[in-house]
Order: sequence, then structure tokens, then C-alpha cells
Amino acid sequence: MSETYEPKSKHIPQATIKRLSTYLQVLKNLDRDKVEVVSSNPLAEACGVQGSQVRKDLAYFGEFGIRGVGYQVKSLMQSITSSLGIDHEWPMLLIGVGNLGRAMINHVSRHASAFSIKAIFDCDPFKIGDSVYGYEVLSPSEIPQCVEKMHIDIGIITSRPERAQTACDHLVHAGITAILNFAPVRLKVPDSVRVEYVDFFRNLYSLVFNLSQGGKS
Amino acid sequence: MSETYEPKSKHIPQATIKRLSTYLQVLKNLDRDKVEVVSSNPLAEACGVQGSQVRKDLAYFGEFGIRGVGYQVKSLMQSITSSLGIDHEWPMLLIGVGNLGRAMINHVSRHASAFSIKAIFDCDPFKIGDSVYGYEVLSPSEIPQCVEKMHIDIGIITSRPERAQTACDHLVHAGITAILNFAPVRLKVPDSVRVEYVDFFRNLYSLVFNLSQGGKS
DNA sequence: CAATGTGAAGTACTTCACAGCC
DNA sequence: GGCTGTGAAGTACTTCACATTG
Repeated sequence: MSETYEPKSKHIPQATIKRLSTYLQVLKNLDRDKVEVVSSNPLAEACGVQGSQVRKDLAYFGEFGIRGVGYQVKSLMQSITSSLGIDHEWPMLLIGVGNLGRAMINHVSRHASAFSIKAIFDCDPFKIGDSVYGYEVLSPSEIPQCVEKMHIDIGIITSRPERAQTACDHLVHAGITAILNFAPVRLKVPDSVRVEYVDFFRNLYSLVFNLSQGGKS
Repeated sequence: MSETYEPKSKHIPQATIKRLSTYLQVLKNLDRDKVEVVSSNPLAEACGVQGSQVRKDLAYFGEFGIRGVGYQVKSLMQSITSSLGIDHEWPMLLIGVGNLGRAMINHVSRHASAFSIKAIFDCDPFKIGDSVYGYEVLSPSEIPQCVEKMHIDIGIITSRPERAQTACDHLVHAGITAILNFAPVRLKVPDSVRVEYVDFFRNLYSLVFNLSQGGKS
């Protein structure tokens, strides 16, 4: 019942972190539907995992449930949000203002209260100065001062694959330490920089492989 | 050296399938740079995994390497493509023609030779009839005949979260058996239907959690 | 008595280490 | 000599089963 939630144990599996995102998604919908309490099994089922998995995942961060009852939806959302560190705003910048970039700008502003894109950049000189969703497209040369002024840690790369490494180098040079990369390219970065890759084809390949295997040929 | 590549062992880890996508990505770039042979260690490093991991992953599908030498880049690409089942075209349909939908239409046509979006749909009556990148936006009521006529197995959902379950129901009803869902919602589907979720926030949460933990506070 | 929190058991995946081959 | 392919060893994650608690 304290205000802060410190991890109880040293190591928390990455798999757990990724699942918390799903729990939060489902909890938001339960909350919208005015559900006040949920127990691990129904929550787990909605998320496509086992009840014991949910309980173990949550237990890494604290004791959020009530035995014999379940979890308070609202307070569990708050606990997860706090555990993930998304209970305050994370400013971000985006580089690569194509279709995907535009889609991300929209998607983030619509669905993610904790994240906010502060400025957008493009390596293509013809795009610089354009106005996109109220943002002015800036030159990559302005990234360092932007990062410093706004205390930005996270950069999003939505440029074409040919330009992704250049975009990445700009970000790293400016002191960005976390990158979300949508370009279908592996990035070379120093060990101090963490990259998360979003690769739709990975998911498509997985679907196709399982279609081919599952065999209804 | 035969034309078909049958899995040697029964069970192939999903993790392996997901990595093959990365290997393919890196191999494409090596091929573009006229590299003809690569051994497991450099390939692994470019992909952010161990050499032994690459060798084990590939060995699930056959013996593609030459001892003392490495792997032929071109033929390995072919082998992976064939192993994944993406050596022929997979027709798909897309439902939800917003920003994200548009971005996906582009992204798929630009980067994925094996996949092709055959038709696009939207639940919003005001969008039906619009022309987007040369496609006419169709009504969901036309999905079943489209699926049957074009032998489509895969549907992509890029609609708003509120409409995602409806979109999904349309797809399932029409006989779609594999869904790539971009909406931040868990879908209820019969066991026979496989869903892959693309959730950017999952990746962002992971970055943030590791930033918060890694502690440079 | 229903449902959490948690060691202990089980499973899945990764890495090691080296025999086999080019 | 260098690098693959692969059992065996190790690690990370998941599930079980139940004591614990409101």
C-alpha cells in the first residue's frame, strides 16, 4: 500500500516486462467496462497466458493482490505503470518522416499518455521545413541541441533502410541512449545504447511458417 | 543440395523462426555488398546473437554450410526463404485504412517480395469507395468473396482499437486463419485462428524499464 | 473458501565444447 | 587450420502445487 513499488528480487525477465504491456492493455479495457476487481485467471486468459504466469509476473514487483479476492483493476494499472517507469512523461524524437513516421506520430499521441514526440527530423533536405501534424521537420544537425534542451533519451527511427544507420549515428552522436528502430536493418551502436527492433515481417514469417507447418495444405 | 528443405527434427522453437527473419535481413545486405560467403560468427554478430545460435538455428532445417568455409550468402538466403515457406507469394488483405494502414500498404509493397496486399477494407462507411495507393477501399461485407476468390489466408488489422474486434470477426467469419494485428487490443478468436500482435509500446516499455533500471539517474 | 504468492519441478531455449569435415 | 553441426551442459523462463491469507 506504499506509494512506490520497488522490485523485490534482483532479476526480472525481459519476457515479464513485455507481458506487462499486454496486462495494461487488457486492464484498460476492463476499467473502461467498469470492472473493479479481476483475478489472475480471467486476466490471464484475456492476455493469452496462464494464471500462474500473471501472478508470478506481478509478484516480481510487489504484492498487489488480495487473497481470496483478486486484483483491484485501477490500482493494479497504477502499480504496473509505476513498476515500468511510465508514470511520468518520456519525451522522444523521431527521425524519418515518411508514411510510417506519420503513422507513429499519430499512434503515439493517440494511445500513449506516457510518451510524447517532441520534435521530428529527416535526412532528406527536401523535407526539411515541411509542416507535419503541426511539427516542423528539422535538419538532423539540430538533434544535439534538441536532445540537450529537452532531456531526450529515446529516439524513434522510421527512415528508409538505406538511411537508418545514418539516422542512428546522428542519434547516438547527440547522446540518445535508447532507440526504437522500425527500419528493416540491424543497427551498429555502442554497448551503452539499447535498441529495440520492430519488424513486421518477423511476425508475418511466423504466421506463414505456422500455416505451412500446421498443415492444412 | 536438393531443391526442397524439410525440417530435420520435429520441433522448431518459435524463437528460431523469429531470428531467421533477422538473418535474412542481414544476408540481403551482405549480398548487396557483393559478399559471397559468410561464417556463423560474423553473421551472428551482425544479428546480435551468438555464433552457435546461428549454427543451431540453421541446422534445424538442413546442412547449409561448408565446414572450414562458412555459408554461401545467396544459397543460404534461398534456403532460409524456402524453410520459412516464403518462396512463393502470400496474398493478404488489410482492414483499417488509417495512417498505419497506409504505411503498411507501402511498407509491404516496398520490402516484402513474398507478401502482397490484394484488397483493402474499412468499417467506416465514409471511407468506402475512396482510392488509396491505387486500391479501392471496399466494404467488409465483400471480404468473404475476396478471400475465396483470391485464396487469402492472412489478414492485417490496422483499424482503431474500438473497431479491431469487429474487423477481426469479419476476417474470421470469412475464413481467414492468420491475423497480424496492429491495434492495441487482444483479439478473441477461435483456436483455429493464429494471431500475431505488433505492439510498439511493448518495445517502448522495455526501453524505458531498462533505462530506469540501468540507472543513470 | 477462493485466490494470491511462491518454492520446487518441469520445459524451452542457449551456450559450450569438440568431433567431423573441407 | 578453420568452421560447421551437434550432443551435453547450462540458463532462463513457465507451470505446478500448495501453504498462506483476507
